[in-house]
Amino acid sequence: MPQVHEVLEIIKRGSDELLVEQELIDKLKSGRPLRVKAGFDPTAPDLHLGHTVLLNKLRQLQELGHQVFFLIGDFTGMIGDPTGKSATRPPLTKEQVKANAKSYTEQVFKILKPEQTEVVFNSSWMDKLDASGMIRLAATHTVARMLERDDFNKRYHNNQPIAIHEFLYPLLQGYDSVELKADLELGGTDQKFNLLMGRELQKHFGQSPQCVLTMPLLEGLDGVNKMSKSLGNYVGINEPAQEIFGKLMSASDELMWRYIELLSFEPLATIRQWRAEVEAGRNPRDIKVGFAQEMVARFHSPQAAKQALADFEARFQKGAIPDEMPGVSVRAEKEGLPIAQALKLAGLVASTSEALRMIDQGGVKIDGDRVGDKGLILLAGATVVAQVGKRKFARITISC
RNA sequence: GGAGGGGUUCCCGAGCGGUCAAAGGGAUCAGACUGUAAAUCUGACGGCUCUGCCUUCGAAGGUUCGAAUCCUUCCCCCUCCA
Repeated sequence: MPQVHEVLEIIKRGSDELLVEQELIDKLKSGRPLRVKAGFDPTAPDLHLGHTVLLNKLRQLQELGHQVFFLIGDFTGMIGDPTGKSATRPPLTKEQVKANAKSYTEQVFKILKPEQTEVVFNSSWMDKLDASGMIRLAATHTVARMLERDDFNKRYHNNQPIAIHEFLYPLLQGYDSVELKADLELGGTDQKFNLLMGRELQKHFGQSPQCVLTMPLLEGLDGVNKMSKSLGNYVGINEPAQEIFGKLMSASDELMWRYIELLSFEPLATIRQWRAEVEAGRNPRDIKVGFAQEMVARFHSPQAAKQALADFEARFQKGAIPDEMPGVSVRAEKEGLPIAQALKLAGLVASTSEALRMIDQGGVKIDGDRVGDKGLILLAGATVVAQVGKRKFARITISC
């Protein structure tokens, strides 16, 4: 059994902030498994590396013997966490929530241990909290207190609207902690206010307050915004090995360090050494390759990681054509099909206009030869390997 | 209830009767280069049966030879006063 201070170090690694450290120490000293809460939106989940920062931490806590409550906020989802822009979300049906939850757990158990994870829905207690219960909950806090929240504060001072129900969100999230009797809640740094609300409400309801552990938000591939599916700057954990590998290779050298810091399981000392090596002249590409392989191995397999690297080198360093590519059959009206049409029908470009542009720019190859003639006709009966840009391939068969 | 500001192509944002498929930036894509799907540079960036044609500037009408730009009605967003 590791010492409490060692455990604390593990818990704190990579985190942003732990509140209140002494309280957590006391809880840890009790020796019982702690009740660890983390809440998630009920929207259709497509987990990406950003989510895994938090999930990895939950996993670590499980390995330390603690119990994770994976809370799906199907009730609070009706409000939507106020982030300024987000409008009220359309309520999901029971079926949708159920389907999303299933999809969640399928993905989440790539990281979490099922036997130490309890999936819970906050509608199961929120539905019982009627209007009067809601008012009692709302009465526990003042408007001034709510306005302390950074997001609300900014909007208030910028004369931007804050709907009344948005004030309820932190209260409800906090109330979840009461229901779960949480010892510790995890969330992104942007969740700090809401997490602290849990503490206050627990105290109000006579419980010992939960500790709060915030994790940094992972930037997306653009290096600026936080990783999110809607911004399209994400690396999904369900993506093919090739994609995960390639996307990580496309991260800038600068961003790479951030990813390694938050996602790699390598010891901190190793990471520090890598940095020193790069500063001494080592190619950052090598580090990036190693990291990309670690990620592919984690979500696929070590073999897949090896394969992804081999494919990557073949394709981008030697310009080889991949072994596998989608085969498409397109229909020609007459004895042949203009190249632009064929590329569009094969799904390699969005429009014939785009196809013509690509040809202009020298981005189209047929059977390995660059196409210079926009009037090229592919004859019916032929099968050709078409390439658009570096990454899009298809084996096109012209039928009539 | 009163007064005012605004809705432009994926996003931000200029345009305010013709030279507008609409400046600029971001995102994206292509090419070059490279140590990488890094960085940098160059270019493209509504659609089509592509030297031309068609559709787009919240919606619908209207004025005009001609409208994103003017008028009318409607829808939506925001601010201030009460």
